Amino acid sequence: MTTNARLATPVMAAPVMVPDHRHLGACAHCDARPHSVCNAVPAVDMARLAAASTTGIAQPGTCFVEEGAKADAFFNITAGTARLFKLLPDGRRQIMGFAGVGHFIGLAVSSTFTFSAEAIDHVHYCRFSRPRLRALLDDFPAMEQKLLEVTSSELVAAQEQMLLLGRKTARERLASFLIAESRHNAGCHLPRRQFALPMTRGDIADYLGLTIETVSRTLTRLRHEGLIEIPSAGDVVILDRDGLERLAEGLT
Amino acid sequence: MTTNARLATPVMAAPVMVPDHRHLGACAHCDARPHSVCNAVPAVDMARLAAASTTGIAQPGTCFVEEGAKADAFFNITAGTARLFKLLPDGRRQIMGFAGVGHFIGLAVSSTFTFSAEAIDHVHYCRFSRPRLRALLDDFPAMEQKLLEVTSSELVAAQEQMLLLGRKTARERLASFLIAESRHNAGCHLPRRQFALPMTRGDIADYLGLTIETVSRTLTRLRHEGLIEIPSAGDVVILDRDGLERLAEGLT
DNA sequence: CGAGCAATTGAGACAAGTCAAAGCTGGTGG
DNA sequence: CCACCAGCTTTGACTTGTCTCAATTGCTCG
Repeated sequence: MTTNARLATPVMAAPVMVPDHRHLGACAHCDARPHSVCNAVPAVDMARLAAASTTGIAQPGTCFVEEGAKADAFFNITAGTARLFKLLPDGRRQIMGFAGVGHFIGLAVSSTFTFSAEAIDHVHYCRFSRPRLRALLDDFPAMEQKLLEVTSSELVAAQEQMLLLGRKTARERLASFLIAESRHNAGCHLPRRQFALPMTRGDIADYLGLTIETVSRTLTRLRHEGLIEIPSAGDVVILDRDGLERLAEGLT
Repeated sequence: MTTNARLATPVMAAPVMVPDHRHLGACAHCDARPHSVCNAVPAVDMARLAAASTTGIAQPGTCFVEEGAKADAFFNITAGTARLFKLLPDGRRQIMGFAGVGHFIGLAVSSTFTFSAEAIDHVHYCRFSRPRLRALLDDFPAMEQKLLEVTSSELVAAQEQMLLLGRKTARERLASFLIAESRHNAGCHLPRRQFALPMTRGDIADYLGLTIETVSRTLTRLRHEGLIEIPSAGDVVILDRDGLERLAEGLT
């Protein structure tokens, strides 16, 4: 039995709500716009978009979406990073992913959220009530199309993670994770040789279906094998990308 | 290392293609229609729908979608069941799910399929070429909306499976699986007490991230504990639904 | 400088995997 | 109609990768 007693009991956020009606052009300068479904709305209709949403900030460690709660709104992250996770009653946690700038959360057919979202650092978000989002989607089919694309991509990523969780060894999981992180946020650039891991070992463990100890041990082993370097706990350098990629695919 | 040497090397199907242009009303009588995204197309436009697709049959054990192949078409299953899976180079297999009547396959943003689909029994399907589907979706926004709903639901299911694969024990996985199967195909009825498992132990194992032996042993254990009965390898009776559900959620 | 938390490392336990040997079952052909 | 084969399933004995428990180290911040 894998009981993670270390779980932080999720604290519900007391969000700072800022109605955006004063600055109808807010969306036009949004940092998230280029990475978000919002860019499916033409520039002319920015005011319409801004009017449909309110913004808020979730403090580090607070949940702004809770599994099981009424799914009455959708969130678009404009700054910061959140962990998305599900819990078992005894505290075992599975992290579904990390949501960064531009990530859309809460697209549920069901009436309740199926996972929780907790701010890692200060998370800024836009909040769309369900009826308002529905109205937007009806008016801008391009946005619905974009949303379908994004959701499909997430499904593909989820299936890749299912392969990882169901069939890969601890070494392979870490290799896959590091390769993915090295590409993450690299934008149109090449995957990076060095990069930061903003999450804790506990987060990595709960994302990869392992324990903290196994994550730590496995990273040390990859280091001893000369595949990576770890300047500090939060930073990684990839020394042998080919080797790491082969490992991630299950070869050797 | 979890090497599944038992893998059947996927055989590419030699599909029986039947252009449907002679019977423009085919879609109106389709068994899959009530369960499929196609029902978003109004009855008046059935001919349009039928013209956009061709039908085919995949023989048991053949793949009609192959991971890595060009994703030039979408499939809608009208009869039979297929397993959707990903493979690692050494043969380890993870089944993403079982696709039955009405299931839509191949909605990829990427240009290649990200998993394979193999017929378990005789699978009848409708095939839509990519451009034709795009045209349909543009003409019938309701279909795109329906597709988004379906994709969202699949994402929710995939995340539930990630929790199972990452954090549940073998007993909990089997309990979750049996509960899910008992609801499956029950339609609007109550979950069934007795039901068939159309897939092999190997399929169940590869779906739950376990081995055949563990699946078998765990089922016998659940039987000895009085939670289930197994009249034959392909049939299950749930004796203690509450107990099984509690187990599936990780309690006890 | 020391409290508090995250990360590492070690030793031993255990759940699930591996290897191997029987049972079952359903289909085929003599 | 039955013997036989082939594939699936079950069961047993043993191995092992990962988890658990526990101690230590390292880092950050008041």
